[in-house]
This record gives sequence, C-alpha cells and structure tokens, in this order.
Amino acid sequence: METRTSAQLTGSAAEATSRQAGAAVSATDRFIDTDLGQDVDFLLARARAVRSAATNALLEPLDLRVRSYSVLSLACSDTNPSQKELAQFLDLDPSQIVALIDRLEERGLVRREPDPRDRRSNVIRATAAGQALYAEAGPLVAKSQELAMSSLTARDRERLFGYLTMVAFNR
Amino acid sequence: METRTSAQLTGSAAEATSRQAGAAVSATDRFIDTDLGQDVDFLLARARAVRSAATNALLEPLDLRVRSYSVLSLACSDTNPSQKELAQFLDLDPSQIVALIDRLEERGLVRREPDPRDRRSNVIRATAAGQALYAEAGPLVAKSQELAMSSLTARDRERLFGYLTMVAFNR
DNA sequence: TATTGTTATACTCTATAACTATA
DNA sequence: TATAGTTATAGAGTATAACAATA
Repeated sequence: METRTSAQLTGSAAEATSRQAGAAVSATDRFIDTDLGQDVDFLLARARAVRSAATNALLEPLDLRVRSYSVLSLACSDTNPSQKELAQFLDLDPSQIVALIDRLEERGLVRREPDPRDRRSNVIRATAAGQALYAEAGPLVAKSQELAMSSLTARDRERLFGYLTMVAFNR
Repeated sequence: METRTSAQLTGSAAEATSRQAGAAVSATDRFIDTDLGQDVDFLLARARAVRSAATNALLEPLDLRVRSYSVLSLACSDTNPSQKELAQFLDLDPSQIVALIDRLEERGLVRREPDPRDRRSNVIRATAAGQALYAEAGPLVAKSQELAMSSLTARDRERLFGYLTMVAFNR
C-alpha cells in the first residue's frame, strides 16, 4: 500500500518559507515530516481520536458511545463476562464498569445476574432489548470501519488487525 | 507477521464451559474472538491506551506527559507552529493548547513569540531548556516504541506506519 | 487474607460558548 | 465579518482509596 503523496516528502523548511507566499498549507502537510509526524504513538493516538469521534457521532442516535457499545457488545456475546473481566478486557477501572453497567441496566439493555459459582461476582448479560439495540448498532459500526479501511486490500486489513492486536494485548 | 496463536482460534463457547474446570483463562483469551475482539476501532483504542500509559510512565521523571511532549516536540522542530496549527495537528481544541503552552511557558521550556505577519497569532518556539529536555525525552520515547515493535520487520513497521497515517489524517 | 463489586472523590481530558484584539 | 487566542465552565474519561460481602 501507498498512502503518502510526494508532496509529503518535501522538506518542512521549504514549506515553512513558502507560507509567506500566501499558499494555504495545511498543518498536516507542514508537520507530517517532523519527529512527531513519524511517531507511532502519536499516530496511534490521533487515529484513535479520529475513529472514536466518528463512532461516537454514528452511535449518538442510538444513545450509545464507544464505551457503552463495547460493554453491550460483550454482553451480547455468549461468553458471560463478569464485571472484573470486562474491566480487564476493556482496560478500564472496575469502578468505571460499575457506572457503565448502571446506565445500561437502567435502560433495560443488560442485566446483572448472580454467578452461581461465585456469589461475589456478577455475570453481565444483554436483555432482548439489548440484543435488539446491538443488532442495530453493530452493522452501523462495521460499515463505518469498512469505509475507513476501504483503500486497503484484504491482506492489508489482516496485517493492520494483527499489528493492533499485538500492541493492544502485548502479544 | 503472525501474532495469533492457535489457542486464540478456539471457539469461545468451549472456553466458557472450560471455566468450570478451574483452569485460569485470561479475559483476553476468553473475549479475543468475540465481535469486539475483531473490532478495529476497539483494538485501536486499546492499543493507544496501552502505549499512552507506557509513555506517560516513561516521561514522568521528566515531568512530561504525551500531550506536553507532543507540543514540545513540535516547538523544537524548525516549523514555527502557531497555536492554531498545533490544535489542528494534535487534534485538540485551541483552548487546550492554551493550557498546555501556559504550563510549558511557566517552566521556561517554550516561548510565545509574536508573528510579524499576523499580530493575532503566536509562534511557539522551544527555549534552550526546552531543546535540552526534548533531547532527553525524544530518545527515551523512541526506544520505548522500538521495544513495542521489536517483533516486527522493518517492512512491517513501514506498513503499520502507513496504515496509522492513513487513518489519523484521512489519507 | 484476598477478591468482586461498590461508593466517593479527585484529577485529567474534551467540548462549548463568549470575549478581546486583530485582520 | 471573520479569525487567533483566551477564559470560564461543564461533561466525559481516568485513577485511587476505602468499604461490604464473599471466597
């Protein structure tokens, strides 16, 4: 794949001086070749910010955000997650999970069910309403991601997926 | 590259029932094959959280965080960024830039200099102290990223870089 | 003793609107 | 009229400690 244009390979000093000529040069073009523009962590943070904003906007009509969508998704799976497990997988503090589940439960989308093997633990499961909402939200999110990666081949998407999984789970 | 083990390809239902046997199965292993575990946006968010936490810990002795480090990095480049440009490139609100620059300026790391071509605008430039701190921080950050990608070939790193740039800047 | 979920709290990050000084 | 920076403020996200119930 090839995402960078030849313009981006131009030296930043030349671009800086060309500003005086009045040509509108975007901040992206002016800074893309600095240290930070080459910094993987920064790119990761910016990519996430872009995608997170897009997904939040997408889910707004359903009164969901990326966080609540993530919890709902796992609640809709057949894995019977506990709150502790949700906290680990979503990389959130257990107290944040409490607040997220509280709101989803108030809306009748998930239920806290007692875990027969450990009465300290709650199993989080989606209600029928939760499953229905997820059936609406899931395809929306998938389509948005599809669009964001539309210029990548199937092989490239697999690679990107592999890289992110590696970093996200230290594998 | 190949980051997933054969264990991860096992069905989640089998894993769920195996819990009763008492084998300690991590949340990662239990959920990695759910919809969410295959969700690029989620992986992006988690990868960013992992890396951001690592970098914040790394920079703590220098009293920097990823945000202030980013601003300092651009201030140290030869591009003479305005606050507006910093906001665009870092994907932050201009008011957040104000607060970040305020703290860096108090510490004597950067200066607001008047832009001769537009008196509304400030050019942000690193002081000698700022350059010195960045000379310390930059290699630390680079080394940490190097470590996080140590299992990737040079070609794979290029690919990851390309993917993230694409998503981060809609290219 | 250790762990799950809970509550309370504080701090950081993010988003919005209104203001000023310049253009 | 529009833009760069500023201020104030509120809301979302993050982190910590302490507690009750249970293991």
